[in-house]
Amino acid sequence: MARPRKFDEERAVDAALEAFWTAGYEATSTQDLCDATGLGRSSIYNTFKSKHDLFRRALLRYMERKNGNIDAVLESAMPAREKIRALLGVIVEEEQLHAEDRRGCLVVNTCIELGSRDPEVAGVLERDYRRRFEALKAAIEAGQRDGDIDRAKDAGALAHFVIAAIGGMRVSARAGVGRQALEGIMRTTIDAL
Amino acid sequence: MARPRKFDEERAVDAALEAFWTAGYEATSTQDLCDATGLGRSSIYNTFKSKHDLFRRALLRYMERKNGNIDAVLESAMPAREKIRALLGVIVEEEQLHAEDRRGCLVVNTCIELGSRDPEVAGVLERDYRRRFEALKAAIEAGQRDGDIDRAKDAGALAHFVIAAIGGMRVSARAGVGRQALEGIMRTTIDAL
DNA sequence: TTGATTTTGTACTGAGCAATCCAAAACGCC
DNA sequence: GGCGTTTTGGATTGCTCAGTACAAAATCAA
Repeated sequence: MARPRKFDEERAVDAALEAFWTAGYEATSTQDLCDATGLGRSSIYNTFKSKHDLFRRALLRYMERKNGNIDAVLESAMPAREKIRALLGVIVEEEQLHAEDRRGCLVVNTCIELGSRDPEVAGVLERDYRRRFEALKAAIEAGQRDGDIDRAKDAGALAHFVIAAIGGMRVSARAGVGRQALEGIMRTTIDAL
Repeated sequence: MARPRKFDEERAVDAALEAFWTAGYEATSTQDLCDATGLGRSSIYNTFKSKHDLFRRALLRYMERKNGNIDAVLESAMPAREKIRALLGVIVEEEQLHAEDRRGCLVVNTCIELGSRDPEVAGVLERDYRRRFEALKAAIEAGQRDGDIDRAKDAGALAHFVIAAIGGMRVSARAGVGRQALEGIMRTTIDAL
């Protein structure tokens, strides 16, 4: 009935995600999004309501992928402490990349850039936090049943603590902290479980 | 000899700081800076080289003030653990303010917004991190001498850990985490020392 | 092939951006 | 009061921003 699209919508979201991840929301212009996706302005605005809407889609996509990876680790057969060590180890690796690739975590970046200024994004962030929190808490509770993690400690508090440690490592990495120090933070965090 | 200034330069930096702190670097326009300082464009550009230069001055000023407060706590007569508890307690208070006042910490915000994109600012952030690190490490070492903190642990690693915990609490607060959870993170962090 | 429908490229909109220009104003000094 | 110097306000620069308008192109059903 009509002219079909020349591009894949999901691919476009992926490309936009790369751009937003690299530069942040404000610093990514609609022209940057055209360049990144290879689409013209019309196609972008015909497909997505606005830059903000595209960002929301890209952020959700990022969360989906990231949480998939987290779940894969948490659902593996490792002892609970090892699972958490693996999660923190990823942060060290990611934050030690060369400058041009070191863009951190889009969720953390967005918490700081938009968390207190964009109610819609704040809602997305809040739901994502809860999801990660529940997954981590469940893994910690399992570790407590296995005797791998101290049963006297509150699993929820530990889950909040681990998530905060991850965010903190990402902030410190941006302040110039090197690999050794990050590994020290990682060890101290795991020892606290 | 010449027409004198009608304003105080340091006051202007303070006012600019408020604006940058509230909205971040990118999202603060030069017009916003005029409004915040009460100065005209000419006065701003006659006094400061650029928006970027003014931001650098404001950031340094923020660090000066913030580090003054931190030093006051660390140099007090409290036991080391209590000092750290006090530092973390401030974060909980600050992040629980009503939305319009909840702007977090300019240093953390800047780490995420500019840390990996602005070499000059990155240098300032790095030096500030080192300063905080040294102060905290010294306090922890003193605590170890007093028997307040486990001597078997590496004071440097603990210092990095505490700084990361602070950054992490600020990120989590932006993701919507409430007071109770932040207090839990605080307790877990202190228990880890 | 025609016609209905959607996508696409391009030009454009109005607004806001950081920064500059310049002439008028405001001083201290003589 | 006049002079040299600096500050100040306001207009202006050239540019980029997010988003839109519109006509040409592409498809498919008939």
